Amino acid sequence: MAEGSSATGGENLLFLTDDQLRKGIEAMFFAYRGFTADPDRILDNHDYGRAHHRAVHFIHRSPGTTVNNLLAILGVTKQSLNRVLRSLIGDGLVESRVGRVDKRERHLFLTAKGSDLERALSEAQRGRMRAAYRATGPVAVAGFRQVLEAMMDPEMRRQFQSLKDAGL
Amino acid sequence: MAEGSSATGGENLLFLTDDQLRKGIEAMFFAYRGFTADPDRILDNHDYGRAHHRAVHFIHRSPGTTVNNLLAILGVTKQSLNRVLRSLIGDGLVESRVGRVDKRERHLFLTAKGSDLERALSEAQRGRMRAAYRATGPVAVAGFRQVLEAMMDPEMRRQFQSLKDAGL
DNA sequence: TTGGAAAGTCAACAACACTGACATAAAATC
DNA sequence: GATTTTATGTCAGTGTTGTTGACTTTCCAA
Repeated sequence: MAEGSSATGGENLLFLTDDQLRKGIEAMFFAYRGFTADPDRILDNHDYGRAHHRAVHFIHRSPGTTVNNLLAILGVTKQSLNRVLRSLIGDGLVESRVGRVDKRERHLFLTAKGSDLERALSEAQRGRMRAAYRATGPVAVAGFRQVLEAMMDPEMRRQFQSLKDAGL
Repeated sequence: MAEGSSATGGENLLFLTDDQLRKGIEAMFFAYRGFTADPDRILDNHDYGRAHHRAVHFIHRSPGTTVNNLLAILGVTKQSLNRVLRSLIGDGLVESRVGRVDKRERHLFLTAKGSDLERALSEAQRGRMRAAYRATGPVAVAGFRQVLEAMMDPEMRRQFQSLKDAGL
């Protein structure tokens, strides 16, 4: 227990009041809007939406991933993802290769054009994140990351962990 | 790695690398899913969606608020909000009263039934938030809040600040 | 070899955002 | 008092993104 040191709790637990929790909830809501605002502006010019952004992000993140892998990460139905992939493949941003071992699988890769969009999107999003990180400093950032991880569903947390480790 | 961080600040700026920023971005994505998961489950049983949750939350938060105020907070069009309010009023969860000073305005209140739903939703959402706060402690929570605020658009931050202060 | 599971695709539908046009009533202004 | 602006509501149409259901192809195992 992080706060278990004081006898009855008292002032140390003020950060757990309903009022503080509500403020955290509202902060999460407003911050997520900011988080998506910059990529959304770019996507509008391309007739794409957030679903396309997410797909492009994770294909860039794990080139050669299968549709099924992507499904598990994104947490949507395969039909929903398929529509997005179809347009990305049709527009020449993503390449789908039939698996060599298992021909049922499709391995996904970004084309040069797809990488261009990915770069534009992630640079916009990183720009805001970098500004926020710089403004608040490494200690705040560590806390930010800890709380976010604690908020995830256990399954998501595992996937996040494995993605995190794979990138080192 | 990707950034020339070692030149100026050295190790102190490692939290600003593209790799760290990407992890923050992905953490934000997965955490937001967790953040909305519990209320979403409740809403499914009522044929309501996140838009209804948001409306109910902010009406509870600021009873008597006008449609225009709500519009500014939620950042959607009046047509979009109207669809949601119409169903909430029709189902007897929200009451709309004509303004006494300015009769053009409609002041919004939760009914007893609306308060019941609000309580169920916010208790579910607070439960997860409380667990995350408790698991990480007050220092992490302070950092979490700082970074979230820094990520908001300036307009949203101002609205968040005024909401925050009004609650004290 | 046959039957089931897995991977992916196509079709149809629902939720919720958007724009644009328009209506009404009340407040503000000239 | 007439005109304009503001606050709200409505109708129609569109786009993104989620859903379920039905289907094909491929793989594997009894």
